[in-house]
Amino acid sequence: MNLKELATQLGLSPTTVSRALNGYPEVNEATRERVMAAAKRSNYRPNTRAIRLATGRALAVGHVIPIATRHEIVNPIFADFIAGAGETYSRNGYDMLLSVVADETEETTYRELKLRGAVDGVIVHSPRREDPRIALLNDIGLPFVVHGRASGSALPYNWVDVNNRRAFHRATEFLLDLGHLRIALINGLEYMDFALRRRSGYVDALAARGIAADARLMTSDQMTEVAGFQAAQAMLATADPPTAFLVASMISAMGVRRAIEAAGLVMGRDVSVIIHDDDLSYLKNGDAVPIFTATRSSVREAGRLVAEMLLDVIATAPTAPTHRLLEAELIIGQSTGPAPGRG
Amino acid sequence: MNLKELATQLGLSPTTVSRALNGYPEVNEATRERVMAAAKRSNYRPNTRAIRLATGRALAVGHVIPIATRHEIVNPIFADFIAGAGETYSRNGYDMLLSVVADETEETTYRELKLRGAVDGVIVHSPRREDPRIALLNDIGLPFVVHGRASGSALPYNWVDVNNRRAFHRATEFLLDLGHLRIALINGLEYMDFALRRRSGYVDALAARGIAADARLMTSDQMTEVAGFQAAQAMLATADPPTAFLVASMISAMGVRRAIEAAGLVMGRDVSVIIHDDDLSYLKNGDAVPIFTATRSSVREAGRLVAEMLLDVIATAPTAPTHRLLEAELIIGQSTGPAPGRG
DNA sequence: GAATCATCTCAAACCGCTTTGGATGCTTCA
DNA sequence: TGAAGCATCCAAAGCGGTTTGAGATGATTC
Repeated sequence: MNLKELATQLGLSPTTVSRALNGYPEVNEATRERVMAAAKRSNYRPNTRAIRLATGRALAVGHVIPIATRHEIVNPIFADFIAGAGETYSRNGYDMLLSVVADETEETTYRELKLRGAVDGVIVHSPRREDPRIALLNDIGLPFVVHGRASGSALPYNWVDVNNRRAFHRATEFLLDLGHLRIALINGLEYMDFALRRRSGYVDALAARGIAADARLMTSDQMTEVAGFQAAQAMLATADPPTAFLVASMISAMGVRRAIEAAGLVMGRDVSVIIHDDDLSYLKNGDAVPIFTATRSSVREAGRLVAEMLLDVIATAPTAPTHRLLEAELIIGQSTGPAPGRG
Repeated sequence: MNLKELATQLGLSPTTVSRALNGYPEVNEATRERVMAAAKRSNYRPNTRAIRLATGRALAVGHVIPIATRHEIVNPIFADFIAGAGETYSRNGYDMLLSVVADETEETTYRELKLRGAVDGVIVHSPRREDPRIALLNDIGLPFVVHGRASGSALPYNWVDVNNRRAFHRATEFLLDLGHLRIALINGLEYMDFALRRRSGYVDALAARGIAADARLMTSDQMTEVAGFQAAQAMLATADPPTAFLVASMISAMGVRRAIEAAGLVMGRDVSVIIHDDDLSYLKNGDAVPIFTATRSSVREAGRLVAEMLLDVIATAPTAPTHRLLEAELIIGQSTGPAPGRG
């Protein structure tokens, strides 16, 4: 069932039927209702391919997911982020196009998406410091919103980000208030922008209390259970071990907890831990009482917001860039307590 | 730059240029090379929208991700599965279309995808027993491949699945061989087909040694850390606690481990644990020596295979359905040991 | 009663590609 | 020598919508 059939069946021209269905004013209300009814009755759905060609719009948004070829890790927050964004697209009649590509072919992927006219805009994931994608997308003229920020970028751009700096600043202060003096940072990879900001929040909070950051208490690695375990184990084995850990993710923290327990210590009593909790649906931080004290910000909600911003950018093509800074909440769980000897 | 421009620029008709680029035989080799060169020079990419309309093919595959409205959990294996499938699509010039929908609107989503002509086929995720989607997709004539199986389905269908039954049968036998008699099953939700098969493997292996399954040692729930913790904690608190756990996922198992340690026991010594390991990129089961003894099967590889099968089905429209059964390997880690008192 | 106008509808062009059904010129073979 | 065959190329008709520009109709105004 296509427009033409529907039109002849109604004794109308395709033009009128099209206009009736798309809410144009120059069609009689009675006619419109007749058309609407017939469309519903015969279960008519306009062919997306035809609409796209005719209007020149893709009615689709691209998410390019680069997979680092060195360490083939998909970001664990990805599923929830996509779920959030997907809701927004569904509600607005947009399709979500996913491209999973090796990171060295990422640039050509964006260019092709544009040349082929496959999408109206894209979401930029996991921005790095001075991320080259910002200049690239500006250059090829593809609307985009960044999930996160890219410090040092010369050009303005749209973004939605968590205030990672403040979150880790607050978390560090919280540990300092509990009397911890040797606080370790188990950070994500520090070419990632969010990791840089978190470190700066941590370092600054220490500095504000006159404590110099100790390089031996800072690691930066993939946010996996194993990496968290190894980093924490190594630190706990030193002569002057940390009494608290600031950990970049729930998954890393599971490794940290394993190391703490392997060392015969008790988390929350001997060693405190604060994590950043992305509020992943499949990895909740406990229920009534959180397992980990955490800075929390829902990545799914971020997905929704990023998608909404992009659709808005596509629709209105604003000249000035839009920003949205989300604050993480600090929630108290069972993994923190006073520094040993201060109880 | 479109076909017509390129054609006039070359002094050829659009027909010839199209044929030259698409490898049709009725064009002079010299002409073809000239066209190819010009296309590359002017960075020509055919407009996907136009190709789609002209050929009637969507050149896209749909993944419909239902989000259960009761418990809004995205499947943690999803990211890796998508990554695997995405690689296949990229290699073959297909787009991947993701629809995140509330599960009660799943049926209409499939219907719309078909009516709108948005995809050439779909992947069915997380099949349940007698999954209605199989009849539905047959009915609306949308090619599909199921990741998993749907026991009790009257109709034949294409699938790629892990031999869950055998995996859990072997794992149970392995624990029995170690002298464990009270083996608990922390299963996924048992309206999911994979969970049913796992339980049947477990129950049958026990029965083969003359052990009747004990309902108090079997739970079926969402595969989250918290659910794993609660289930294990409750069982360990009984008068006749299990000495071993068979756990459906890495994430559940982290909760089980937490419960074991909270009970003052040591995993691998006092209590054994075997998990099913989907080999998620962001949640590796240790490195050289696995943390958990596990039945392992890469879900990313499964994603690749499912996607390949679907593209094949789309291309060749075979009459008989295709199947692919993957065997999980049993890998020995640090979480299993002889039953206490049998050391 | 003619001119004006608003309202409703339609024919046809267009989006950018594929594909059918020739057309053309050249070679081959009886 | 003429018909058949072959290698190349092209014009034009789709694909299924949207959109422009114009026509028909009936009501309103003067």
